[in-house]
Amino acid sequence: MDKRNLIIEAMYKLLKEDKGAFCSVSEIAKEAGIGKGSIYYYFKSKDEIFDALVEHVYYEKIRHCKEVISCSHINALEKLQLLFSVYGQYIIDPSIDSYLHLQQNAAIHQKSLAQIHNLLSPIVAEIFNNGVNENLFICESPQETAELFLSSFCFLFDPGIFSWSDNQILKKLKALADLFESGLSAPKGSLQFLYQSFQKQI
Amino acid sequence: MDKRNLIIEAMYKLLKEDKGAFCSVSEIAKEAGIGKGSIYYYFKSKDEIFDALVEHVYYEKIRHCKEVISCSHINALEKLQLLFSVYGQYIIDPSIDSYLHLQQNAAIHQKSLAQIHNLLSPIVAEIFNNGVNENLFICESPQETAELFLSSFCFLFDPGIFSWSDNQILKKLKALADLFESGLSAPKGSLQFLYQSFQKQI
DNA sequence: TAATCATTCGACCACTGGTCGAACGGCTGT
DNA sequence: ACAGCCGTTCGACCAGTGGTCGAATGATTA
Repeated sequence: MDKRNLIIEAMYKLLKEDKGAFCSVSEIAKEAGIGKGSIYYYFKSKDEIFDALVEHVYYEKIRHCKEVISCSHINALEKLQLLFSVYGQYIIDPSIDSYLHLQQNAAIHQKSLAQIHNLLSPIVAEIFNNGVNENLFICESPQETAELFLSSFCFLFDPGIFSWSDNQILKKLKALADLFESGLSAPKGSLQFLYQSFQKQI
Repeated sequence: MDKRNLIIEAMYKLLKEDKGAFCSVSEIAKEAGIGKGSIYYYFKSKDEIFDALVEHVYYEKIRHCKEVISCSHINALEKLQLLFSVYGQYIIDPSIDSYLHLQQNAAIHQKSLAQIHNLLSPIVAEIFNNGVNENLFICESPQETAELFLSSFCFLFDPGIFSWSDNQILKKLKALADLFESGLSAPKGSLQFLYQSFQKQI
């Protein structure tokens, strides 16, 4: 049995059970059924456990995103919509977020945001590129534009940084759709999906 | 003597002296020359001190921004350029940033970014609104669009989160200018100032 | 003078992330 | 069979944390 994974899974289980605030090293050890000292035989620090956890959790999700995006014979707009729905269901993990949004975990929160940004931006850039080839978009710098697009999700829409009401989020999503429809010269209304799914759910 | 300010100033002093790691409540009390218990007479929690500190630090700076923007008889594009230069020289204070970007100060860093965002977004929104009235821009939701604009500066361009090369920053600034020129239907090249000043300095 | 009440304090609390030396148990070489 | 080794396991222990509490102070009021 791989003890490293045992520890990671124990922490993940605690986070999934919304025990974010009580996810101390002692608790992780208890959950894993091992002594606290042993934790530090496999990891240098608690941060290192969480780093491994984030990598473990996001690796599969990003791989899945890439797969979803690359396999189908759909256009750039449909891909973007698909990625967006996968992002909402998959990437945003409430169990991890409860831990990340604790004040004391701001550093690792920031790191996670940067990681999500770095992992997703090439994928979004690729979609923008597809769109240009399909004459759906006009975009000189797909990579940079993708980064600007993702900055909103990583910062403005992060519930650990801001606490917007549903209505406020809706207005921001609409503005985002408008901005990028114009900015990418995309067909009018083609980015409506950014707020329509959210509009339904509230 | 206002004890609340005394406490805030004590904490601010510790942070400025790069004592971020030793900025415990006990240390703050010692620095302020009062008992630890008294801290909790004026603040509910350490977080609340953080909040007050961030507000205290940025209040004056934002007020100055507002003044600069409101007094002159210049159009929206010129105001935006003016704000942008003030932002670069004034809001981004390297001596403050150096401690904000320490790992241990990630929490206050995040709060500062949110605070800057919240304080600046109405100002930028007002400028966008001016632009609409002056037939320079087309913008349905100035407030939300301003927030999207500022998200980039607070997140993507924060040197504490990402370490881009000068060349990468230049490309991102160009993409930002392109995006918002199209997104706001602003005159072609009217947002060049976003990257031109940076281009000169490298 | 007595009573009230905001204010001040530091010993104290439960808890944290992290350390350490003792101990266990399965190898090896002799 | 024995000794020595070493990877592994453990929980008592450590310094330090944010936060609590009841006692003490001193000014104001009745």
